[in-house]
Amino acid sequence: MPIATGRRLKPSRPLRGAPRETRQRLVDAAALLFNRDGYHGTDSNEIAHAAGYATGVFYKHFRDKREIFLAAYLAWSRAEWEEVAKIFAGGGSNREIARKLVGMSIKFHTRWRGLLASLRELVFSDPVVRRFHRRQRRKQLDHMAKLRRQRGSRSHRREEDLVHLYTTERVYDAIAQGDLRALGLSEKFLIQAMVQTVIAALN
Amino acid sequence: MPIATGRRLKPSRPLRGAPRETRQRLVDAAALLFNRDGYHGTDSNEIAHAAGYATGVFYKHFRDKREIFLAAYLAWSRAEWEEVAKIFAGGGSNREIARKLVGMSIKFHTRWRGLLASLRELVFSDPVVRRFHRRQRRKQLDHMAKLRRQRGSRSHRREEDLVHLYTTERVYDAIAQGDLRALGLSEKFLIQAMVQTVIAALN
Amino acid sequence: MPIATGRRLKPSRPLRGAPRETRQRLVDAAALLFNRDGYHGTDSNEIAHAAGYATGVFYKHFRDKREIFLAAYLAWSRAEWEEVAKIFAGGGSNREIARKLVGMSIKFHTRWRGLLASLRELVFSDPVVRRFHRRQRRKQLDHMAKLRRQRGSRSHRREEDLVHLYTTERVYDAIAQGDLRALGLSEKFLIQAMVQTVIAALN
Amino acid sequence: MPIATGRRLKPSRPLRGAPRETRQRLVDAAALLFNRDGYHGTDSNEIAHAAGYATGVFYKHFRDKREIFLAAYLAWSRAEWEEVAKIFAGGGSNREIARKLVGMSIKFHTRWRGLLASLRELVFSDPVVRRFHRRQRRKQLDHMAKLRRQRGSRSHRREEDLVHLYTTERVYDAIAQGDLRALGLSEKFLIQAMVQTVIAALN
DNA sequence: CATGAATGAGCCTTCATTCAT
DNA sequence: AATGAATGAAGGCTCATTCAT
Repeated sequence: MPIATGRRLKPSRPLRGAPRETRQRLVDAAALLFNRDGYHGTDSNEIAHAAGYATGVFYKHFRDKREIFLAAYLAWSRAEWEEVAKIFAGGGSNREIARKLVGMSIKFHTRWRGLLASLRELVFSDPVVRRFHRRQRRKQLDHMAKLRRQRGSRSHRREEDLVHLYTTERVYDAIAQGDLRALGLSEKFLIQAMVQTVIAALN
Repeated sequence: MPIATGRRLKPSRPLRGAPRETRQRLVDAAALLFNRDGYHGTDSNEIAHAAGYATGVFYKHFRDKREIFLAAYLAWSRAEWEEVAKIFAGGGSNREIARKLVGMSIKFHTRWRGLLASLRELVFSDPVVRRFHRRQRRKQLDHMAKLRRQRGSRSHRREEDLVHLYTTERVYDAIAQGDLRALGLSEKFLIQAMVQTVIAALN
Repeated sequence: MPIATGRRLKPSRPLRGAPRETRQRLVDAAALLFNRDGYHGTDSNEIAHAAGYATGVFYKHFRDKREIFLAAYLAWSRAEWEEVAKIFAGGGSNREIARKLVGMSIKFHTRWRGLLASLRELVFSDPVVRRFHRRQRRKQLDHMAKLRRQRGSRSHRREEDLVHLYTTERVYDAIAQGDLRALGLSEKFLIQAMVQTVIAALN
Repeated sequence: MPIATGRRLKPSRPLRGAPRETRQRLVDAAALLFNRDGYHGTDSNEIAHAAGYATGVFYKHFRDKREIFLAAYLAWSRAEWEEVAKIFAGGGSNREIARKLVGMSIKFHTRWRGLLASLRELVFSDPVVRRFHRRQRRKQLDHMAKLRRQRGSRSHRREEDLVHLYTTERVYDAIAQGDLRALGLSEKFLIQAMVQTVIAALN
């Protein structure tokens, strides 16, 4: 998930580069647009333009809009795992790790709240996205189990982990979308609660 | 991207009747369609048609597609509250009530999973829906506090209740969308977990 | 096949009429455009505009471009049969009828040479058009047999009739497209030859 | 609108070789593709690719898609003349020659029915193709006259020959496209009829 | 109150052609 | 001579919304 946040998307005139780079630029631009305007609010021509290309490139790299959406989601997903890995690599007590994980996740969910909102909708409306998402979920559960094993924690039921993921993700989404503030409630409280939840998941 | 539940929607009976009834028929038809095909997958002309009317009526009763969506959501929301009220009125131990609540909620979420999925997306992409949804959320939290007061339970922080709602809703959605089965995990386990969670919220 | 020949197509502002009439106007406009620019050279939006409507109407009456093409072809086909019927109804010797038939056909083929050229191509490239065309061909052969029976002529093999149709149509197409003139040959000669051929088919 | 004959076209071998050979490979590949998918159904990028080259070569050898089409048509045309020449060189009675000619033509028309269908359409829609085609027609008529002269047959009017060509070509196209079978009629009968027609043309 | 024909902006996608390497 | 990434005009089709009847 490179590329800065910015309002306007600058056509940085790449032109005639390696396909890999072009593809990457398209995915980056798409991620930003999907995140800002939602899947249905994003015009596939605009994606190419935002990446600095003409209309046509898009379809040289992706079969359709859905495909680039999945690519953007995958990139997001991988970036998050990397962050998780970094945090675990950094060591520390369970509480310290939990704090870092919650902080990072909230940042991620805030930064990419639009992308995630579109994902949630497509998971319902599009069978292909649904399948893709489930595959990711499975990997995520495997990943959690593995991390815990590496830290010598007790093993959990996969179902417990799933509830954990649902809870934290949902809360992060809420924080990301500013619900707490809008409802006049304390974000800090929820964050604390999530830290506790994560600590429990780490044990 | 048609999705799920119903078969064909039969034009019930038009009737040149009271505006209230016409409106109600439109909302009912819209709810079914939004639920089956998603918000974006529903053709606004089809709504009136499914209700047994011609295209035009629609805009005599609703400013636009969003407005009828909100009406459908509101109806859903009210129906759920009524069910909750009934369960509490039925009396019983906290465990019994919790079981009934979880059972009912899962049925509701399963029946209306499409409508809810669209809601989640619109809450992100449409500021008006977002505001509406937050208002409902506030009422829901008030409602919870009130019910607990009536049962003489200890008072909770509103934030706790919110986390509770997020968790249970997310899990119900997952069950409704068949994620558990798809991941080869036990629905029963999650249901049990939710019963525990609800019991805790009732104390 | 009403509507006059003219270069420019005037949007004659019909608006809000009976669907039948709208459909007819669309078919008429489409016939003219297909005839002038060919199937691939005709923009489906332009069809509606040429008929005096906005883009959308088109798809209220036809599933796609192919469907309106078939409608235009069918109209053409029927119009030709009517002319044939008129000529036979007019009575006269075989020679007189043959002359009239050839004259009429050449006019028809000249007037609609573009439509026919597109038809020939679509019959190859589009299975649906192919099937449609074969069905028409069958009817045409039935029609020929019937007309001959009514005149008390001897019966012919269906294959003979088919060769007759192929020959005459091909020659009419050539005349319509101005091949004779371009090749410096005599149209009159071919017309005479076709009259002989038709007389033979009438016996 | 893919249509007919071949399976996949394998990139034979690129080679950085003589322009003549490259050009020939392109024409061959184009002929196959036009024949299979029609002129409009053939992607010009795919032509080069099917010949084992990259996109760009195409426009080093041909001004545009039409030009390579004409080259493919010309190749086809020459190949047919060669076959005709061979048959005449083989000697035999008029009947024998006629049989061979009809058999060969049907094979040719069947093998290349897609290419021919596209030709017929382009002759209408594209003035350049039309002119080219007329030039070929003139040569064909000259050729016929010459062959007959060589055999010492009586001379015919050019118009007669033209009708002959129109008739036979049209019938061969029909057989090639499977119309006879589709209409439940006898191909053999038509073939016999064409043999008679050719014999008449040879006298 | 109800009808349903008509609107038209907008979106996704294709493909002939160009040109920097 | 060959590559293949990039171009961008164009075209088919959808659908929320309007309005004459």
